[in-house]
Amino acid sequence: MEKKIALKDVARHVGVSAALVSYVLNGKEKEARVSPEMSSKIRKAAAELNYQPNVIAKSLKIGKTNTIGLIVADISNPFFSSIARIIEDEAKKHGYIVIFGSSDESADKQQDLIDVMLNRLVDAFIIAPSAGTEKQIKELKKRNVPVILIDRYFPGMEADCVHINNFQAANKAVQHLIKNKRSKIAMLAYDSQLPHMQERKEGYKAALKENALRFKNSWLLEASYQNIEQDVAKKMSALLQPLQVDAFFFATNSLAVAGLKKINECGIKVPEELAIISFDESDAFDFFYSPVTYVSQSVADIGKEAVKLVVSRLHNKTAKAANVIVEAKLIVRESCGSKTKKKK
Amino acid sequence: MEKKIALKDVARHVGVSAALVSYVLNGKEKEARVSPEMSSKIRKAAAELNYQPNVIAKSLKIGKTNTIGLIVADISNPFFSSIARIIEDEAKKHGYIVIFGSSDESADKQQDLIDVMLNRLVDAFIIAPSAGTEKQIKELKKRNVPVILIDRYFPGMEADCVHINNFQAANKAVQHLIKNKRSKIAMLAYDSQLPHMQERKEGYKAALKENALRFKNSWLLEASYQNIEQDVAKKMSALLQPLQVDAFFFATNSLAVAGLKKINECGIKVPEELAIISFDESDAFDFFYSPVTYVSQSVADIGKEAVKLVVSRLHNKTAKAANVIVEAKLIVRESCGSKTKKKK
DNA sequence: GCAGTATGCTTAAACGTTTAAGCCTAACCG
DNA sequence: CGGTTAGGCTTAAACGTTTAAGCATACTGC
Repeated sequence: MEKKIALKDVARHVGVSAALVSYVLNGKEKEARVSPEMSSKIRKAAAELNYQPNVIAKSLKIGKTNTIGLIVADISNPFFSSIARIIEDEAKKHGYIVIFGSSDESADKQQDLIDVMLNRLVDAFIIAPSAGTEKQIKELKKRNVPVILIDRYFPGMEADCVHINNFQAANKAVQHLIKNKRSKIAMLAYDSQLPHMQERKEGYKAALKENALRFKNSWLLEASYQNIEQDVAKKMSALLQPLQVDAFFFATNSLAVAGLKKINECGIKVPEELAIISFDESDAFDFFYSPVTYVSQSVADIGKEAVKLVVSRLHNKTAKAANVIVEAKLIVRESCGSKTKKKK
Repeated sequence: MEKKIALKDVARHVGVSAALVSYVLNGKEKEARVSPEMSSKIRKAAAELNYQPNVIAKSLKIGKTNTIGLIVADISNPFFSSIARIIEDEAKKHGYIVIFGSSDESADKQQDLIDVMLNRLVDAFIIAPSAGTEKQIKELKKRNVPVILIDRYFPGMEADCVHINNFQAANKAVQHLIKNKRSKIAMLAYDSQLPHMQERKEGYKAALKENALRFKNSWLLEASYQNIEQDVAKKMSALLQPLQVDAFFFATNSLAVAGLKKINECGIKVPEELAIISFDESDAFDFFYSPVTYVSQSVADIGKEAVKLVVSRLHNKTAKAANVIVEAKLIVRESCGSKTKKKK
């Protein structure tokens, strides 16, 4: 029907060249020495004709798409979708739109996503990298495409990243359990080699050590990301039937959700028989009969800082790699048997 | 550093024209009568040089971007992020990538998102439309850009959509409460004029009528989407303090989450004092001390059907508008005081 | 031996922008 | 008054593809 209006259409309408219209509509009338009268004439015509620029053509010409590629493990995980929402809003403020992809913690899928997005000329990436993808990130940096790592990171790599201090946060969590008179503390983590996961484990071990509690290998459970539900159930039953520990530390919200289900099934009472503490947030934590104490990462901060870094990278290619540490807060509820009474 | 390899680079490398390379790499060697030897030579060269097509340039030429625009109320809502994940996977199978945006139930924001995405030449939209956006959808249809509505829809509008039968699902939910001996049934809905919400209310009213229960206006609460937490608390306290009803029907998961918090605060026992039933899913429902009975919409089905419709639209512009109804299942737990014992 | 058809490739325009370079006129200045 | 400068516009190439049209040459069949 109504053909799309192009630059030359409004140019013809006004009786000038397309170039002039381009200058005006891009606010370059000063540099291009366009007369004020012509400027307003062009603007009016553009408005009248409802001219909408073809962003694709512009992108081809200038080699930028004003698009950010966001790659996370799984967009349906509330932790990541919350971050995605923040990133969406912050990016929009700077004129960027975001395309997303879920890697399922697979290096291959992540590479595919990167390739697809690169071919679409995304201007920058925000990635929560899967294990074993250092080379992918390095390659991007070599090609000079800005990439910001979130949630995870690679020690020794010169890369922008925003994350919490995982060692310290995990340590604090376990210390909290110990302060609440727990001594037989198990941990459920992912069997991932990613540093953030390793550091959570190290934080756990260190807290035990600092309190002269022996670390038992069999109490550090490691579940695989694929069919987590079954794996968690299997691994946990060794410690729950019969109950051999008095506390459980979950390394992520999805592990906690799976773990709590198993705990419920076994009819174990929280916190009387078993104290619970977890990383991340979840609606489920609020509604567990004994509201779950957790280490909260501010998704708002992570998202905002990530976009801030992206934008500054995009405008200043040479800046040194930034390493933004966002704060992790311990949110104390009832699941550790703490004396703090339930308060609104 | 290493300049990006373009079509003409591999052409020069082989000693042929760029056109030939294009034909081969697009699998059009038959139509273009390219010799098998040349074909393989070109392919080999492309692989050697690691040629990556510039999708933007291609898009400009052919007027398609292989991109789907997804607009929902809020990507951080698990209901929508789950759908987003399905759509991502299904779209990828067909070579599409998805860009997303959150409308916050605002017609203006939705229009902005549509404009931005249109300027980027998305091939099609999947939209959970905000209230009052019929015109926006109609405009898209007039412009011949494929739109699939999900979750919500506009009666009388000739548009592809996939959703549940809201009237029937709501009716079934309330009937379930009545079967469980509840007679003073309140409902918490959004104050939205969107048909899907209206029909949930109608289903509620009809169920009351069919069972000779009088509908009380003051028992149908309507909260606003903005700062839902406070509004829900305010509206509900009228019915909870003191307790005037024996059952609550929540029209969405976010309403339920807010409502359950309020109910907990008031110290009301579920299901003894108050039965609970909700729409949608939530991790929270599993972990409420009395696991919540809910009407489950299959996000997998919604996502899959939506992409299926998109793809068929994209290949057959003239097909009649399809109206896909996905099934809603009542998942019975304990929050209605039903006799079914807790089972895995 | 020649029209007709296959075969194998090239040319060039087009998609809708951006932007450096150029062209013309008028104003300025010593 | 002639040379410079400023002002206001246009031209045209370029971004990296796709694809219709064209041009050789070689192979048919009669």
